[in-house]
Amino acid sequence: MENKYELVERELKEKILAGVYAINDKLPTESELMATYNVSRYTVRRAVGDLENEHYVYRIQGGGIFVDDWQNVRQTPLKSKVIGVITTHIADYIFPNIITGIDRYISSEGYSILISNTQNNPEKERKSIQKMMESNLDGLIVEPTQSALDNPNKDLYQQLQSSDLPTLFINAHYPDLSFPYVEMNDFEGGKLVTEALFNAGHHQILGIFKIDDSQGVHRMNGFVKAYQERNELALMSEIVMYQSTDNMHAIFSKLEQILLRQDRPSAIICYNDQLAIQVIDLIRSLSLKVPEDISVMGFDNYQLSQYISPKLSTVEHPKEKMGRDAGKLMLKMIEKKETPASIIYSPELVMRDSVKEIK
Amino acid sequence: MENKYELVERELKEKILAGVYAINDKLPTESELMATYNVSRYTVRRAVGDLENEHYVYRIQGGGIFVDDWQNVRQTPLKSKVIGVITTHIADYIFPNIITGIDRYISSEGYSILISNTQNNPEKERKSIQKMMESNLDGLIVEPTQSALDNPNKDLYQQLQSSDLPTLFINAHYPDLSFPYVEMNDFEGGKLVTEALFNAGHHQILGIFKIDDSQGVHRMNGFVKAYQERNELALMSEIVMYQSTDNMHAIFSKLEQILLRQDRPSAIICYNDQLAIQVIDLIRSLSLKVPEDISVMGFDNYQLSQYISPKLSTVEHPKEKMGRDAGKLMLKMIEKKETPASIIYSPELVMRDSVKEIK
DNA sequence: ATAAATTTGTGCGTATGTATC
DNA sequence: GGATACATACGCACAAATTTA
Repeated sequence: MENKYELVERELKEKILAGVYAINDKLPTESELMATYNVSRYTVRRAVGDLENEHYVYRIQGGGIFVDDWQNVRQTPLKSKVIGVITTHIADYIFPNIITGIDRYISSEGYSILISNTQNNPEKERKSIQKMMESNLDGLIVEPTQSALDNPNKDLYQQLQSSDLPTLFINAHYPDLSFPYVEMNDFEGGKLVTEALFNAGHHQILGIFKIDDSQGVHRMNGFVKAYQERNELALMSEIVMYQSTDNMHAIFSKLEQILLRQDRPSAIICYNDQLAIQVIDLIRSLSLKVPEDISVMGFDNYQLSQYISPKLSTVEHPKEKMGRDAGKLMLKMIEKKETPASIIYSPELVMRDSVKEIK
Repeated sequence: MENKYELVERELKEKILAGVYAINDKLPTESELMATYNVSRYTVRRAVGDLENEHYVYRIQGGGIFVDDWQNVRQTPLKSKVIGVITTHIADYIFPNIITGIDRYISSEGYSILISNTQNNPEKERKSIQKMMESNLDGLIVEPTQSALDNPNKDLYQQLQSSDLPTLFINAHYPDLSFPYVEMNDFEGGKLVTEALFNAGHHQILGIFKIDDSQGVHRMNGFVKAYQERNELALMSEIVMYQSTDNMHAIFSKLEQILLRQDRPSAIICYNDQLAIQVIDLIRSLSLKVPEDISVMGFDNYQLSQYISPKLSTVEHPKEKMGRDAGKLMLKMIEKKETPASIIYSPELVMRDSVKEIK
């Protein structure tokens, strides 16, 4: 059976929730409530005291009982205005720029970033997702880990999908999940770079691609596609594939063998600028020159790329803009509760000094 | 004046906190408490009821009053295993490395980072601190904004000091706050760089220092100190000071005037590597050469510094290690509830190619 | 196993203190 | 200053759950 104070409490709460009493409205005095419900002062005070603890009302001595800002107060512990961001790395390569972009947009709207990185390790990704799911977030932005492989955390992502936590992907996405995403058109990028080298007179090109993330796979597919469209050259292409877990030494020694061949390729397309910088170092160590002996291209227009010598030719990656756009989409998802369309950037060449024209 | 129920409440709470009553121990009955404190049943029930709301005790009808598992229960909703990090920038310069260092240590202990940047703007710093204070953090790591100026957010920092949120500073600290900190010995750094240039035969040195953060001021003071110890050279020193809010154009045109003088300095010490890189660009644009015409040194051993040409001579900044150490101290503060000693790193020179020996 | 005693929960009436209007 | 309204505090009665005899 419902106690008397529970009855009074329930009735008052219902009136507040229904809007009979708006925020900061004055409720009846204790004496009036005693009369209305025909209960003692103790009962009224007990009921109102409970409501006060639950932040439905506040009391002012000598003033009265008033409706608290229960909509906000109650939601503060839930809606923390925090957006989770899971990336493979925090500080390496182009990730700081992306994170800055996200921060720049969402912080102007009062949101903050809860950050976690996976170091491209699916187990750490799992922990990161679990942590994020427990963290009362308003939204979650994920750069997928090893996006080209079968992801062992799909169960968690599916949980996310059926929850109402707005989630979106950047840089890549898992194809069998339906979250919106913001990414480069890496297939076109791979094609564009290859065609640029064709146009510079290169026919024998080596592509080195990381194939455990989908960016690498798409870039490689673009490379292949470009050769397919120039069928007469196809035999001259060459591909080295690797995964993040591979020992880079092995890859470089394989590469070394290729570079020391008589019929070595005249150009190398690298999975990204970070790799390209290492490859240029390797080429130098073999007493070969870039671009005189071998041309090199990368992807992502990493900040360092314009400081090394020769300045690296590459493909633009919007980085900070991508972050801002992801932030924008995220706030749309949070505030308008709509599922926005994904954004895909078209690639643009950034030609500098690492490619030689040959005839 | 303390009310009766407050007195009873306080005494009971103190006994619980002191361990007089352990978890699940039975407290005296209401009747016994009435006798002990010579108060009415209402007063006892009020006091115990409050303690129940605060999760210090639980009551079983007919059974008695028992000590709740207040250590865990109180902390579970609070302890989110999140550490707030406020920096001036997220992705620029050496900050990604510091943040990575923090993350690397604390994430292995299951903590995450809630990040917020101030862009060196005290108003944004204020918002960041407020956001952090509302965010149920376990700890807070702050890189102070404009640490050499009078900070308008001192009230908030004082609130933090009197709260029990573990807080520590990195890179610099506000001198009148007693939080522990992790930072470089920038005074010694400034002295070291200046003396290194003395040793390379440079007597006429220009120092360019940002003076709204304490790092810049300390580096400048070290520069001054080195000249003081070589009194005969003091007249040949020259200093340009600026603040983050200053227009860099104005500073560079001032610098240009100095560089075009007949008796221009033979070396420039720059507030940090970022500035040094810009200064080298400026020197080049005046058709002067580094280090042949002018030697340049910076601070912080920014990653880019070894890629530009000439490779920049600078002072080591532990960056990632600083982050890891800050994380370590923070977890000590959180878990052992002790206030650890601050860490101050001694400076070390990183000599590369931007300084010429002259005789 | 049952009854009695104990202990907390609910509820009322009253008195006094203190802040607000 | 006076009226009003919430805050503190005491005493009492009975209900409900637990413990103990």
